[in-house]
Parts: sequence; structure tokens; C-alpha cells
Amino acid sequence: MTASQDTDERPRTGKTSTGRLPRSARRNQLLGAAEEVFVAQGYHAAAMDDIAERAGVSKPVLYQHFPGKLELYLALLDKHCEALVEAIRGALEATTDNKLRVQATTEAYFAYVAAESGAFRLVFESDLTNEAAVRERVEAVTRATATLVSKVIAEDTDLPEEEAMLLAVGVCGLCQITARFWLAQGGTIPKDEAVRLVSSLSWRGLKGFPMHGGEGVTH
Amino acid sequence: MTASQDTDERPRTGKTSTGRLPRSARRNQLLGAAEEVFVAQGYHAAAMDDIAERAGVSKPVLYQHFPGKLELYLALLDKHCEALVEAIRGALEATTDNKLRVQATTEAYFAYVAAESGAFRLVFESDLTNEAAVRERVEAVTRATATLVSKVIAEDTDLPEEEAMLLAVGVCGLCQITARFWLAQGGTIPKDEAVRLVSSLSWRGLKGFPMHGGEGVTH
DNA sequence: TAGCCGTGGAGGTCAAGATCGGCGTGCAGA
DNA sequence: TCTGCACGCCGATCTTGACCTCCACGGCTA
Repeated sequence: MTASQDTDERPRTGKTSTGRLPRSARRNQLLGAAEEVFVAQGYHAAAMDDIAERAGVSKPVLYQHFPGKLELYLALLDKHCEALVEAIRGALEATTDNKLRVQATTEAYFAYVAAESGAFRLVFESDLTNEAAVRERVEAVTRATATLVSKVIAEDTDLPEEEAMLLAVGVCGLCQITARFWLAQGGTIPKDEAVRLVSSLSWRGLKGFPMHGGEGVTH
Repeated sequence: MTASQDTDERPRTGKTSTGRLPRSARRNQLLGAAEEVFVAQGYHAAAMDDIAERAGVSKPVLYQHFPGKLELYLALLDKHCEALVEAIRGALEATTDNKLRVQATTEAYFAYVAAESGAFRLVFESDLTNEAAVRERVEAVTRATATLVSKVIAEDTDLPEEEAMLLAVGVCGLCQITARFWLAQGGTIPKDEAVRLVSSLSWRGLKGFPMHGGEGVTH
């Protein structure tokens, strides 16, 4: 009946699985475990106990590496925000043909969302948007990606800056939403087909706006 | 400096402001108070104490009208989900000209988001998406609106059902994302101008897909 | 005027974030 | 090889905060 009768068979060292790790390796392992738990359960439903258990360590170690739950979450969020922005930047820099740019950007969104870790949920489906730090980061991502796209739009159209920005936000949002829907559908449409459809929609929509020299279609 | 100095002038009874109300009126008032608090603070940060205080009643009355916090939230969510679907349905039924349909749908999204209550946050920015009941309702909204739109798309194109659905989700998402961005910008672009831009983007994107009879543009 | 019913403030419970003393391991030096 | 030391880890606990009910009070009806 005594609760301390847990019959722990510790092989010989006393550790459950991974044994003692150097500090940076342990930190990375904790980040990995936290990512899995946060992605699967969201911020609020994820308990620090869950993360510690997933990593095979006890709670105090978690607090020896991160000041608190929020900082742990922000570390992951920053990492994946940066990854997305870089992916979009890469897609836009890969070519100067704007049609191909649209395709590559759409492809980048789909690849980001399709990553097996599911980490896109931290950015696009966070349940901590009330926290100022999180909201600020998520908005910074949309602002950064949309700014990259809007520069391209503004290069070839006569649209004022704010309007180009609105369209850029729209195109990025279109990619994001459709990619998430496509993923949630679970593969009834092949990815390349979905990318082709969405980039066609974006490209035909964009190329109709007035261009330098008046080549644009008016309506 | 004391926070409890709210100078409540209770007219003559013991009630703070509204006095005794019939049951349905009280319920509506509680829903209104809950909506304000949930919109302003999100689900998790909102406390039942806050809602009761906002309504000028005490907590037990809240629990006499709603079994718990979740049910209160779901009641509001259902109300505003239904309102959005009906608005989109109305926009699509207002005409048979598809270009005007796109404009009206976009306009409906902007109007929905611009509503002074800010209730769109319950649907588009909920921080309770891990809760199955909430997730299910939010997905039902996107499914319902996109289905309405996809039927229109499928009427005039040769696209298979799944592809039309993907495009419909995309167009709805485009409206939703741009409307929210436009609102967050706080009026640097007039609403009509934003609607015009976004609906141009959507319409030009959509009308290029292959139509019955082969009139569509191929790429 | 007497009873009833709804309201209000104070409190219970519990989950989850955050923390303290003890233990065991591996290494440095003699 | 033996011994002392330092470090990383763990069980057990504290505390906070939020959801959810119990005893007194005052207006309405017969």
C-alpha cells in the first residue's frame, strides 16, 4: 500500500532511457519533445509534465533549460517562423519569372504545411494569440512574407504600396489556407495538382492588375 | 486608488443596475456580456467572474443559465457561425452573375469582419481549437461556405468536385484573410477599395478555369 | 402580513506551473 | 587503484488561479 513501492528496475545506471546528456544535446531533445506535444495538443492543453515525460526526464530539468512554459513555446515558434520566411524568400529569389515565382511560393507553402512534424500548427493554428509575444511574432511572419511578395507586385504594377500589400497578404493567405485544407483532406488531391490549381488562381488573379506601360487588363 | 470604488448607485433595490429580469432577457444579456469578454480576452483568459461582473450579476446566475463555460462559448460560436453562413448564402443568392457573386461574397466577408462587436474573432481567431466541439464547428463553417461557393464554381467549369472545393476554400480564405488584415490596418484603405481589389483578384483567378464548352483559358 | 424564490458573497476542489533537498555517476588527482 | 568532488537528475511539494456550489437577504403574491 505504500506509495513508494514503485519497483523501479533501473538497468544499472538509474536512467530510464537516454542517460546523462551534455547540456546542449539535452536542450535539443527537450525542444523536440516540446514540439511534438505542442503540435499535438496545443499550448494550453500541453502540460509541462507531458513534455518532460515525452523527453524521458523529470520536470525540474525542463526548468533548468527554460525559464518557463512560455519561453519554451516562443523558442519553437521563433524557429519555425524564421523557417517559413526563409522558404518564401528562397522561392521568390529562385527566378525572376513572376509566374514561376507564384508557383514556387505556393509550392513552398504546401511543403511547409506538409512537413511531417506538423510544426506549421505553431504558426498558423496557435491557441496563444492572446499572448502579446505570440501575436506579435505571428503578425511579423505575415508581414514579412507579404512584404516580400508585395515588393514583387509593386515592381510590375502601378498599385500603391498599401494595395500591393493587401494583395500580397491575400495571396499568401490563399496559399496558407488551401495548403492546410489540402492537408486536412488527407490526400484526395495530389499535391502537385493542388499546387497547380492554387498557383493558377493566384497568378491569373494577379497578372490582370494594371502594369507599368498599361498592359494590364482593366477588369 | 482602491479598485472596488465603482460607485454603484443601486436605485432602490439591491441590484446593481438592471434589476430582476425575465429569464430570456437575462439570458440574452448574459450572452452579450460573454461575447464582449470572450472577444476581448479570448476563451482562456476570460474568467467567469469577468463575465458575471460585466453583466452586473453574480456567478451563480450564470450557472443557472448555462451549464458551464464551454457551453456558453459554444452558444455564442454557433450563433456567429450561422450568421456567417447565412450572409454568404445571401450574397450568392442575390444574383446569378458570377462576377457580382464574387463581389457580393467578398463584401459579405468584409462586413462580417467589420462588425463592431468583433465577434468574427470567435470564429476565425478562437483559442480553443483543440476542443473537439469548437474545432468541429469552425471546420463546419468553412465546409459550409466553401460548399456553397464550390457549387457555383462547379456549375460553370469542368473541374471535378474536389478541385472546385479546393478553389472555393481558397477564395473564402482569401476573403477572410484580407478582411482581417484590412481591419487590423485600421483604415488606411477604404473598405470599398479593398473589396474591389480582392474581388478582382478572385474573379480574374476563377474565370480562367476551363468552362463548359471549352471557353476557359487554359493557363 | 406571511411565505417563497431568486440573488449575492464566501468557500471547496483540483489541475497545472514552478521549486527544494537528496542521490547517484563519472572524473581528477595522488 | 582509491577517494573526494562536482554536476546533472529526480521524487515530492507549494502555490496560484479558475471553475463551480452553499448559507443569508430582500422584493413579490395571496
